[in-house]
Amino acid sequence: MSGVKQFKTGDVLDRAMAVFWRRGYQATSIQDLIEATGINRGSLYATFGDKQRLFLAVLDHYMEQVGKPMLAELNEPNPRRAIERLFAAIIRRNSDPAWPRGCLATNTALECPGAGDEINRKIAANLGQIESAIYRVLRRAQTDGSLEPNQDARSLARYFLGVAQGLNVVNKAFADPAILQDIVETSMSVWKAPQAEGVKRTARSGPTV
Amino acid sequence: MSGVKQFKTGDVLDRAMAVFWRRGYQATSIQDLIEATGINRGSLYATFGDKQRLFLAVLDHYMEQVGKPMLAELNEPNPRRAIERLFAAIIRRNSDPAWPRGCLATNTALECPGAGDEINRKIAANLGQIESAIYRVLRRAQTDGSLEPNQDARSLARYFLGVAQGLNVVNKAFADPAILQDIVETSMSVWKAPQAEGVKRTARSGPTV
DNA sequence: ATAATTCTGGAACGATCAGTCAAGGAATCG
DNA sequence: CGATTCCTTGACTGATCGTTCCAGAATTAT
Repeated sequence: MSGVKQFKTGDVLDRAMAVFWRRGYQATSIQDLIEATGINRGSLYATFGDKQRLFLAVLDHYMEQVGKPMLAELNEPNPRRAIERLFAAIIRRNSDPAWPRGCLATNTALECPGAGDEINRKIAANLGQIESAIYRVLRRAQTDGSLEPNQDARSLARYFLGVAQGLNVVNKAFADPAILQDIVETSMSVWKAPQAEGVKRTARSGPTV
Repeated sequence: MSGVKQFKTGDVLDRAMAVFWRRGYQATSIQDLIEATGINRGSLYATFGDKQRLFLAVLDHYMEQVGKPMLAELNEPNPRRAIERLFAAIIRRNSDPAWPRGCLATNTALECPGAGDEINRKIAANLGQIESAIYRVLRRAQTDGSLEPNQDARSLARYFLGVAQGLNVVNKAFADPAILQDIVETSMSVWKAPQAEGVKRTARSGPTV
């Protein structure tokens, strides 16, 4: 049977992603991928090239299918809630039994140079994009007056990026969403709203509550 | 040549640790270990058992040689400075060209189940010990009055653990101590000292500067 | 219908994997 | 000095690794 492709590239990438995600780059064999995707050895090589090329394609697929929707949480108009929603999405994903725990990119980043330079470059670029996306939200927060302008937005963006990565690590050891929630809530307390002197939100001052 | 052992176990563990650390568990072959340690295949198996057993021994060695000195930084009397010194030690080691970047335990934790249950259990236990050590420092801080007693010490300990792990991840992608320093400084701002009402430190109040 | 095209399936490649084992040599003990 | 004990050595095993390749079948174009 042949003459026309028997599979959709997206489906194959979906399944290959699941395998790489669950077992890691090194530990995943071509045989694993063949069995998981259902396509043949020859087709796999003809379509994607060697293992590293396939993995690069999987990484792109991951960032598109998994990373992009998470970053989309940052579109939430309220900047602080945007960050919170990003964290919530990370926790949700880490707790979703339908997918492996942790982040494929984070896992790969720590899997040492074994993966190859091109892979590590792509992952570093991805982390950079996340930091930039967070940074833009923070700047927005500073201009709209919900974040203290004196706080260094770049440092803060790096910090939130670090916390997000830490979540992925901690979750690998302790598969407990409550722990992640603790970490997130604590981490958000670095967020300082401007002094309430020229505050615009409510005319009345005095103790809230 | 033989009859008596030709090598010191500690030396072998040192070198095996370096290889595992640099390349990861899966990517390290027995052949790599033989070449790095200088001892023979048979001796290696006779002394340490199989690859997983050897790695478990390496992990113990790592926690003793690397982890313990870092946790010792927490003995600093001033609790807040104790945490800061732990972070400083992490940054220092991540920037020391003499050793691979990142943390062997963290790397392994993310290398997926490929390593085996016993390994993952040991790493989870290690993370738990770190959290506990941090927790004790925070409790000490609350009793000596340098940390707001209302802050949940357990959550805070988990948080600092998460930040520490995040450092190891971020450093893999961006080998820049300044970035890690940014993250640490920002993360410390969650530390809230008690209200200065019944303050004991200085009798005089008024603006410090 | 015939030719050209394209994908599939599986055999096969050399290399490398983790792990085993028997032979041999040096130190120790009597 | 002889027997014993222990370690070292390197060849070896079967399995699996990533990768290549080709014959065959099904589709498309002519």
